[in-house]
Amino acid sequence: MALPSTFALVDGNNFYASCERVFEPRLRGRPLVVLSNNDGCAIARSDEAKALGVAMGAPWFRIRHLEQQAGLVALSANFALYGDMSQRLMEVAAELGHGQEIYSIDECFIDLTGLPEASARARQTRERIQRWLGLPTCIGIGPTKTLAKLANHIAKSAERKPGSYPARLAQVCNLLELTARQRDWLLQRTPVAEVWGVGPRSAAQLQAHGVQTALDLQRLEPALVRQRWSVVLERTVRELGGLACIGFEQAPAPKQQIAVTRSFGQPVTELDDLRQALTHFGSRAAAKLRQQGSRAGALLVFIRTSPFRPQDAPYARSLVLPLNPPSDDTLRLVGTALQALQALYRPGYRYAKAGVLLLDLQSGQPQAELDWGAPPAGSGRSQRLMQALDAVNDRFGAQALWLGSAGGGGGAPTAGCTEPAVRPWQMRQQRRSPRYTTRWDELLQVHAG
DNA sequence: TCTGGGGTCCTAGGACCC
DNA sequence: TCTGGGGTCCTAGGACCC
Repeated sequence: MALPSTFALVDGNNFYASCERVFEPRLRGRPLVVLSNNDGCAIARSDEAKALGVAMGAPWFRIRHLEQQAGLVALSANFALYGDMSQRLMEVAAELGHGQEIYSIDECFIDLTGLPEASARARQTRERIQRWLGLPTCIGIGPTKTLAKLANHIAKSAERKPGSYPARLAQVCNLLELTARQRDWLLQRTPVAEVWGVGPRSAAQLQAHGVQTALDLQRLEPALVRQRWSVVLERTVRELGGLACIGFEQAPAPKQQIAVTRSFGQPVTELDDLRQALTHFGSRAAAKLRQQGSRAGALLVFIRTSPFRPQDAPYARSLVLPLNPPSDDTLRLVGTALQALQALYRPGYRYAKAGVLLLDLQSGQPQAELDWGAPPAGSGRSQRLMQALDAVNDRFGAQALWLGSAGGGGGAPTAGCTEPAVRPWQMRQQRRSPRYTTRWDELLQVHAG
C-alpha cells in the first residue's frame, strides 16, 4: 500500500528584499521595497516596509513620501541577482527530501513521503540556507500541497508576530505532528483569502456566503462548491481536507507559451522605436524557446497605450501570425514580429507597452511526416547561426550579440552588434544594486579594516 | 408554422499564481 | 509626472460536422 504523501514547502521570506540585504547589511532592519521594472510599483517588501502599511503592488509615486518620513529604501529589481541566489537556494533545499518541484523563484515543494523526522530535517535545511546563503526561509509541511502552503503561511506568521501562534510553529510548521483539534484551530485562524487557490474574486464571494476562514471552506460540501464556484475551488476544498489532488511535478513541463513583454520607460510614438523594442523582445523570446528545445507555430504581437492615462487616446491591438513550418530562428521570429507590427502600428498614439508571445509551441525536431516540402534553404546554416548566437550570449552576457534590425529599412533583419543607446522604450532602473554574483565587474569589494 | 442531438475543436476571457 | 512581467488552467460559446 502506498504511503500517505507528505509535502514540504520551502519559501524564502521577502525573497527579493532578503537577497539585497545579503550584500548590503546596512539595509537590515530598515524598511525596504524592491520595485518592478520601470521602478513602477513595489513587488517585494521587508517586514519593516509591511509594518509601514506598504501594500503589494503599491505604485512608487504613492509611497515615496515614506522615503523622507520613515526612512523607506527602494531598489530597482535586480533579477540577475535574484535568479542566481534562487539557484543556490534550490540546490540546498533539494537535499531535504527525495524530490523537488521548483514552483517559483523563491519556492519549492519537496517530497518527504516516508521520511522520518521531517520537522528536524526541515529545521536543519532552514539553518543551512540561512548560514550558507544568508537567506531566511520558512518551511510548511502537510499531507497535500495546499496544506503545506497553509503550514508555511502559519510558520511565517508565527515568526513575524510572536504571540499570534504557539512559538514552536514559527519557521517550521508541520501539520502532521498536530492533533485534529490543533489543526482545526489553525485553519480557523486563517482567513479564507490566504488559502492557496482562493483569489480576491472568490474570497469576496465566499465571504458573502459566510465562509470566512480556511476551516469554513474545508467544511463546505465539495459538490456544492463545484456547482456554485468551480472545479478548481472544489479541488482546493478536498486538499484542505487532506486528500492530495495536486500532483508532484519533478521535471518542469516545457512551457506552452513564451512571452516577453515590457512597459516602456517613456511613452513611445515612433514606429522605429517600436521596431527596436520588438526586435529586443523577439530575440529574448527566441532564446528562451531554444533553451527549452521547442519551436513556435505562431507568434503574437501586441502594442497598447496606457490604461492609466485617460488623457491619452486609447489603442490596444494584437495580431497573431502563423509560422509555417514552426521555427526557433531568431531572424525568422523577429522578422515575423516586425511584419505584425507594421500591420498594427497607427501613428499619433502614445504607446506604453508592447510584447511578443510565442504560441503553439512544439518540442523536438520538426515532424517529418507532415509535408512542409523541402527544408527551407539554409536551414542548417540557420541552426548553426543560432547556436553561435546562443553560445556568444551565454559566454558574454545576453546583450553581447544583437540584431541590427532596428533601423528603418524594413528588410529582413540581419545579425550584428549594436551600440547600446538610451531609447525611450528602454525601462527605467535608477536604483539597481550591483549584479554581485553574475558579473565580474560588479563583484562585491571587501576592504580590510 | 413547424425546425434534433450530440460531438469536437477553437478562441476569448476570467481567475489564479508568484 | 510616476501603476510589472510571465505563466497556468478552466469555461462558455461559436463554428462545424454527422
